[in-house]
Amino acid sequence: MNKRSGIETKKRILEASMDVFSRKGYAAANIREIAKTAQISIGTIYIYFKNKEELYQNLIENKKKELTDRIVAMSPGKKSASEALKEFIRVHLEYAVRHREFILLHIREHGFSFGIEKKRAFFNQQIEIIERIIKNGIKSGEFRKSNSVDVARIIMATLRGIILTIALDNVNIKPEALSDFILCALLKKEYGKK
Amino acid sequence: MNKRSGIETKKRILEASMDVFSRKGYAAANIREIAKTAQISIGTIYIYFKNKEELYQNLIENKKKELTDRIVAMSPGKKSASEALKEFIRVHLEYAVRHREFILLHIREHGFSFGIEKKRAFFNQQIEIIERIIKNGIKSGEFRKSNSVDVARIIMATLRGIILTIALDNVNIKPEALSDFILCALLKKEYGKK
Amino acid sequence: MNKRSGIETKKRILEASMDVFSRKGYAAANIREIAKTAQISIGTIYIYFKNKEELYQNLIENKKKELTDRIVAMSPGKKSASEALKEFIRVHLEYAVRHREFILLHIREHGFSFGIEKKRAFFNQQIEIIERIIKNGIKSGEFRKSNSVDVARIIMATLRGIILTIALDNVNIKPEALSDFILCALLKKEYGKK
Amino acid sequence: MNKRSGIETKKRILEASMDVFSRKGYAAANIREIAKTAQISIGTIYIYFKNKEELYQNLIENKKKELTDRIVAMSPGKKSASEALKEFIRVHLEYAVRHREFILLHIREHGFSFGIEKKRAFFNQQIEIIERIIKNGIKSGEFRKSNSVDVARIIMATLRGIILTIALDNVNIKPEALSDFILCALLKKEYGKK
DNA sequence: TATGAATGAGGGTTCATTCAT
DNA sequence: CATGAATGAACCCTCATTCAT
Repeated sequence: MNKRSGIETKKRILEASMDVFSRKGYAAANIREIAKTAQISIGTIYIYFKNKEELYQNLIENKKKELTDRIVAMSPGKKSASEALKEFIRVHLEYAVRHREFILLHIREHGFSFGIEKKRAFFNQQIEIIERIIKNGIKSGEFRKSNSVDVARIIMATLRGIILTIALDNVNIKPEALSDFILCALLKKEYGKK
Repeated sequence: MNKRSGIETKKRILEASMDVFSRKGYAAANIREIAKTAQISIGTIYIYFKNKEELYQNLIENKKKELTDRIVAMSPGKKSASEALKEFIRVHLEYAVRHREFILLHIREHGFSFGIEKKRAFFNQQIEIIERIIKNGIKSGEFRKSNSVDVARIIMATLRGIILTIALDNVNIKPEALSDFILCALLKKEYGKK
Repeated sequence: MNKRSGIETKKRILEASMDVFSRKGYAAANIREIAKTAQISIGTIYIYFKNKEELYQNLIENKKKELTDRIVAMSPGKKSASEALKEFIRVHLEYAVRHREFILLHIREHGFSFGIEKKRAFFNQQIEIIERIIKNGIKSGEFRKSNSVDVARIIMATLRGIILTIALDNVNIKPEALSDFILCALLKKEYGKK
Repeated sequence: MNKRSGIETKKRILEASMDVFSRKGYAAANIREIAKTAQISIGTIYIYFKNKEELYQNLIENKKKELTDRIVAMSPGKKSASEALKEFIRVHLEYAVRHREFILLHIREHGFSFGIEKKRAFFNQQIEIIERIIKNGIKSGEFRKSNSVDVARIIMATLRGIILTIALDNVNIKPEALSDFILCALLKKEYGKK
């Protein structure tokens, strides 16, 4: 019955949950193991979270907010389209490396009863950001002409695939290699040697 | 009580399993529901499969073989590298559309206790196929020079992302659009208008 | 895994439930003990009853029906009011002796979330039966004049008290003694020596 | 944190307990709710009472004493047997109306692991009081001859039934109506019109 | 005294698996 | 082969009780 601050305890629970949920998935994860991992008792979890699902939801919302905040924080300044795209890619891949666990969990549980609509909204929002970058690039003559919606969708899917690969296979893919590949497909003139 | 051939019954079970496993995931799926969906009794499932895990494994192996067979069947004939890559992409995307359920299931349960190594082997094999195509393209002067391993890995990840997107969001992405995008990045001369 | 007929098993569960619920009350009763008493496994209970509450409800309904059927079966023939009242009392007391457990349980849990209205309806119906007997007795000159509603209510309460006493204290009260007492209060002329 | 006298706090706990125990029964009542109702913390309850059972016991004893004191306080003076019985009935019914909650609780939990013997002793004591009144009435020629033990038992059971009815159905039964009914059965000469 | 976060035994319930029919 | 009632380990969750503050 160690006395810890409530915030500390809640944080421990969330961390342990992340660990267990991402390893086992929602259904196979069990509260006993989360408690053990967090080195607290079972009952304590229920002081901070109403039940298993609410704990899970809380986790998801927390992490999603982190990513969203990062992307929103991307300075929209006077960068070229190439620079903007590179940064967009870099932020996403960095997030993937840092939040491998969460991504695994999220991919796994997508399609679950809760949160489908929100998820799609998130991706559509991301696609719009890419689309805007591409349109700017085309307008400024930096990128070759193309159907910006289709291309944005493909780039987002590519990013998703890379993130998935990083998360699942724990492989390291350099953001630059990906940027180079994508820019090759977008730039008007041949893309220079690195 | 119905008299059915053993093969027919086994097929019914596998189909029902696919349905239930892909909707609920491995852990949340339950045998009773599978039996109900297959319109057979619980006990019958245990005649054909030792237990839940073996049923699941069987399902996975079956479906994976289907894909592998398709790819192996791709005539390795005298196609140009571009043609070969286009066909590779087309086969994968077609498979994604046709086996949405399986992909969802597979993504979800990847990272499970069983089958990780096999999975990685499968992807590495695919990457090697792409790499060979790229190398051929470079040798024949069709593709620009590049680090074929890195590029192959990116293309495979891209494909994975597209497949994921198709499966999760039930979005339709035309193989040609993807091929165009990738070829833009690979071809020596500017890629022609569609 | 003895094979018993479903009906047999259900009966065993209901009997064990009666035993445990009436000894412990609804909240303190536990499924494990019921299963043990019925000499079946925990899971089996959930084959026959959705959950603890439904099991309890089933029990109550079953027993209540038994009493109601008995009373309805009382031949309304050409008896004097005294005879009718005597029989009414006798049926109730007999039921009390035979269903001690159920009465204990029912008294205990009355006022619970479920079934209050039905219960009151049942008692009001009983009161009406008594009232009719009294009215007949007064009309025929057998009973002295009185407010039949008030008296019926008192008689019903008395009966309830006797039943309670029988159930709680396991005391034997002879129906005749009670009938005599009540008839003393109702009859016009002095009630004869037994 | 509030500074209250210990006695005040204890009283608050007992009142809250009465409320919660009588609404939920012993097993379903919970300490957290009692603490909340009493507007004190959980821990404080354990300063004043060793545990849940002791709190419950204390409650019961307190209330029982109130009733006993009242009855003992009934002046045994030079009343006629009728008067004595009327007063006995009146005191009991008044108590029932004023302590509805307690009666509900008591009925509910009778038969519990603790206190059965004490309970029976209490009722036997009450029966003896009635018996004495009846004997006096017979001796003085006020009441007709009867088996005073049997009649006392019936009267006590009747009283119990009335109290139960008052408590459960929240019905109001006038003590006079009950006295009249009972006296009809006891008195030698016909009992006058109200 | 008073507090309320922490504990963990124990309750209700589910479900993969078995086996008599 | 086929059935589905029976089993019981293991799950999620509650709550009486403790104790550091």
